[in-house]
Amino acid sequence: MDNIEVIVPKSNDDVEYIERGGNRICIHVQSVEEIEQECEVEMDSNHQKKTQASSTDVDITQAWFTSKDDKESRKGQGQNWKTGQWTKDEVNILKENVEKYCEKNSITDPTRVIFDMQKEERKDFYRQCAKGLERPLFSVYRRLLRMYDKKNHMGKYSKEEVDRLRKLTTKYGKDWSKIGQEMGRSASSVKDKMRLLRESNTGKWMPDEEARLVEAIQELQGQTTGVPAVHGIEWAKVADKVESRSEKQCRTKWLNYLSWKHSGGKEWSRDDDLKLLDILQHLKVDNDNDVNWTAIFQDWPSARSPQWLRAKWWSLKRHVNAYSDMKLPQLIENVKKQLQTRLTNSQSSLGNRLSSENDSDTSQTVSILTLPTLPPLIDNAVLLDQTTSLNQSIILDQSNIVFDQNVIIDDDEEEKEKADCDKEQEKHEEIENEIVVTPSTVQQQQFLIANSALGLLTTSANSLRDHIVVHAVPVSAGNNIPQSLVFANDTVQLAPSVGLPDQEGLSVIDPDFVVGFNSDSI
DNA sequence: GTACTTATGCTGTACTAGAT
DNA sequence: ATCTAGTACAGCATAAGTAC
Repeated sequence: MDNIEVIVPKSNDDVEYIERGGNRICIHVQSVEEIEQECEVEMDSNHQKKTQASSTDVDITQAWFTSKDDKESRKGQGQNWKTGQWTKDEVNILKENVEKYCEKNSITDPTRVIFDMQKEERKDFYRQCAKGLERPLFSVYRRLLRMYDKKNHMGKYSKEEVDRLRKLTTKYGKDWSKIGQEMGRSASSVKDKMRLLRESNTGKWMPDEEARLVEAIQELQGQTTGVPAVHGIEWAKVADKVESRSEKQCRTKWLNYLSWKHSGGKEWSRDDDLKLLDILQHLKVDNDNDVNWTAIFQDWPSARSPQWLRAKWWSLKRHVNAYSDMKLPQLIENVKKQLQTRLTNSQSSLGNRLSSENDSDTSQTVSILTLPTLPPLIDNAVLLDQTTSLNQSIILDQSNIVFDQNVIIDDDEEEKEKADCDKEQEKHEEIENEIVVTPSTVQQQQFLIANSALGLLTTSANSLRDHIVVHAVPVSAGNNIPQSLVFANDTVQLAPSVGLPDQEGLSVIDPDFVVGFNSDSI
C-alpha cells in the first residue's frame, strides 16, 4: 500500500496532511459524515494517482488530460465528457464547489486560492471543484481562472485603451501577461483584443471584397463549385488573401451569406421557422447548447450555415419575454405562440378583423377573419390529441366568416376555457347578421386540417402549422354532410375518419371526398 | 528521465449588442 | 429583420515546472 489514511479527531477545525515514511497522514476533526465524505475524496484521489499509468480507467472528472491521443483513447474506451459552453447549472455547481472548499478551509476569498496560493497549499482544490461536473480537470481549471479573474469581464475597450494597447504591444510584443498587467485587464482579454485590431474595412462588403473572399475560400479548399465549406478553413490565411477584412469578418461573411449563396440556397420562409421549432421540439434536449446545429443544417437549402441557423433560433427566442429563465421545451412552446401571434397581428394589419386578443396559456383561440379560397387539396392534417376537447363556433356575416376555436389542453383548465368560450360567443352574438354554429359534440370526428398556404393561423399547441379546424366527416357519410359545416361556397376536402396516419402530416386524403360548403343552406 | 501538473499561446466558436 | 462587430470562452498543442 502506498498511502495510509489515519483520521485523528482533534479539538479544532484545522486540517493537516503529514508525510511520514512514505505514508500520508491526514489529521482533522469532522463529523462522521464529513469524515466519510473526505475518505471518499481521498480514495478517489489515490485511485486516480495509482491508475494514471493506465489513464483510460480514470474517472473523467478526476482526469487532467489535454492531448489529442489521450482524448482519442478515452473516447475509444467509451468515456464521454461535456464540451462546449458551460451551462448555468454547471457554473452553479462549480461555484458551490468553490464555496464548499473555501468554507471547509476557512478561506473568505476564492481568488486567494486560485491566484495567490502555492499548489501545495490548494491541494485537491481543482478535484473538489470538478465534483459533479462531467468535465476534465483541465477544463475546470481554465474555467475557474477566467471566472475568478477580476481583470476579466471589464466590458468594451475605450479608444484610449485601444491606443494604449497598441503602444504596449509595440513595447512588449506578445507578453500578454505584462501588457494585461499594465492595462488592468486579463492577459487573454488583451490578447483577444489585439487579434481583432488588425486594420480592415468595416460595414457593408463591396462586391470586389466578396469576390476575393470566395476566391480565397475556393483556393484554400481546393474547390470551385458545389458544397459550401464550413469547417476546416484557416481564416487567418483567408483574411490575408482578402486583404481588406479581418479573419473574423471573413468567417462571418462566408458562413452567414456567401457559402449559402454559392450553393444555390433558397430564401428562408415562415414555414422554415416552424420547421426549425418542430425539429428542436423533437430533439428532446434540455438545453439549446446541446443542439447539434451542423446536423440540423444538413440538406436544408434555406439554412445558410449551422451558425446562421443557430442565430435564427436566437432571433426567434428573443421575442419571448424572460426567455433566458425558461426550460427549452417551454421556451419552444412560447416561441411558437409568439410566431403565431405575430402572424395573426400581421393578418390583422392587412385589414382583417382581429376577433380575439386572448393569447394566454390556457385559452387558445383562432380567428379566421375572411374565408380564403381554399385550394382543391389540403395536404396536411393533424388529428387532435385524444385528450383534447374542442369547442368551436363559426360566425358568418355578409363579407366575413369568423371561425373560432378553443382548444382545451388540460382538464384543470376546462372551466376557464368554457368561460372563455362563452364569453367569445356572447361577444360574437352582439354582431349583427351573424350566424353562430355551436360546438360539435362528435369529438372523434374533429381534425385539424392544415395547409400553411391558406395563411390561416391558430395558437393551438397541437399543431405546428397554420391550420383550420373543421368537422371531419366519415367517407361513408357520402354527401350527408352535417348542415352545420356548410358555410361557404368554397370547396374543401376533408380527411377521412378512418385509416388515419398516426400523427401529423395526414396525407391520406380521399381524393373523391369533396364537400361543397354552401352558406345558403345554413 | 519520466510522469504528472501548471501555465501560455494560437485558433476557432458562442453569445449578444449595436448598426443598418 | 438582418448584418456586423465586440467580448468571452473553448479546443488544441505544447512549454515550463516539479516530484519521484
